[in-house]
Amino acid sequence: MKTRTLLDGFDIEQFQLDLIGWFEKEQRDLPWRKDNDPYKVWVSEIMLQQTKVDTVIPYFNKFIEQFPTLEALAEADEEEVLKAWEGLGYYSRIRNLHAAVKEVKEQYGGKIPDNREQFSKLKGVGPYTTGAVLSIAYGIPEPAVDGNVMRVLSRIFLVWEDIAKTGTRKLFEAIVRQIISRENPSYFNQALMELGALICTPRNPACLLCPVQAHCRALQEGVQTELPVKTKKTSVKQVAIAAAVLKDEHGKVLIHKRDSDGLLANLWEFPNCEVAHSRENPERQLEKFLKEEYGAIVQLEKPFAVLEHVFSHLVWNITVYDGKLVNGFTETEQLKLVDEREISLYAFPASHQRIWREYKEKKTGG
DNA sequence: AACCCGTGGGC
DNA sequence: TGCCCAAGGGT
Repeated sequence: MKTRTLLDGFDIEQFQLDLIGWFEKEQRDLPWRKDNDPYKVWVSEIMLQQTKVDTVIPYFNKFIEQFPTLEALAEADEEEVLKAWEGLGYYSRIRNLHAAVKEVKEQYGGKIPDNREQFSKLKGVGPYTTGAVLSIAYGIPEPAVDGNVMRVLSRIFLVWEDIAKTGTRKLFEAIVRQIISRENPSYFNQALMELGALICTPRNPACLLCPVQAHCRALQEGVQTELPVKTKKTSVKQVAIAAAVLKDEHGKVLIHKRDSDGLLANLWEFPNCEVAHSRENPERQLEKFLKEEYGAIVQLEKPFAVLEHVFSHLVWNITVYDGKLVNGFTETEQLKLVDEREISLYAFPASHQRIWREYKEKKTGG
């Protein structure tokens, strides 16, 4: 007896022709598509993780201008590299990429590995990035399954598995291994993603414009808007933060470098702490924190801003105080007094860029 | 396997 | 406004 499979009745060759033909005609003109330099492909793939194309474009152009080659990035210092990533988010991406690029320079003579075994061992390189770089830069038929590909294929093959679950990706990789073009795996993978971005969108997919509509089982069944199945996450934790812009008698500003692990690792910030919902004033709690943690005696004034900053997994409710640095403290690599002009030299997360913007507006605005 | 890790835009 | 979304990886 024969087992029914997902691919029964599926015309693989025609699908490849329709998909790649559409991509050749309709693909967007993107800066990382000007050549297939493995370094540039790699950088673009890291930047594009969980990040929209429109957001990435200016970062990519500036990054490549600043670090045109793998060697240039490998030799750059950490602060400079982190500054280039400022505002992009998921900062472990750049820390891992920098480490990985150094590894390639030292262990592989600067040549990015062209096989799964070696390339996927590099820091920050997972199953998706491995397939993307190997197929796009080297023409190797490896699956590159991202959110787009899972959405597109779940509709084409009527897959009802929950794509929010970690293990589901493997199912789609198995499908791609069976249908990927051996002649042009680069365009095949890119076309699946491009289709997901332009036509087979999460809501209101443009099925009438779709180059592979004849192959789509979800469209045939009229259930394209019910796929993919994706369970939603629970609501995020709220955290109260008290922060301060502190100046000494010379008008210099106190900034602090965050820990090398965890949230916003290695980025600079204005001194702050989480405040508990206790009877003690937030000001008191912040003063105590600054004294105990930094040895800084401060005079806090009224808060000049209250900001909400939403992360993917938590929310900061930040009360920002104006303040004077009354007593000395020990300046270290992690704790610095800097001139206002020098603030722009340090990499701050978006939340603290907002704090500084509010502060400047308040000062210049009156 | 579930959770941590950013940000900005669309509806 | 609140929620969802985006070319994921590490632990």
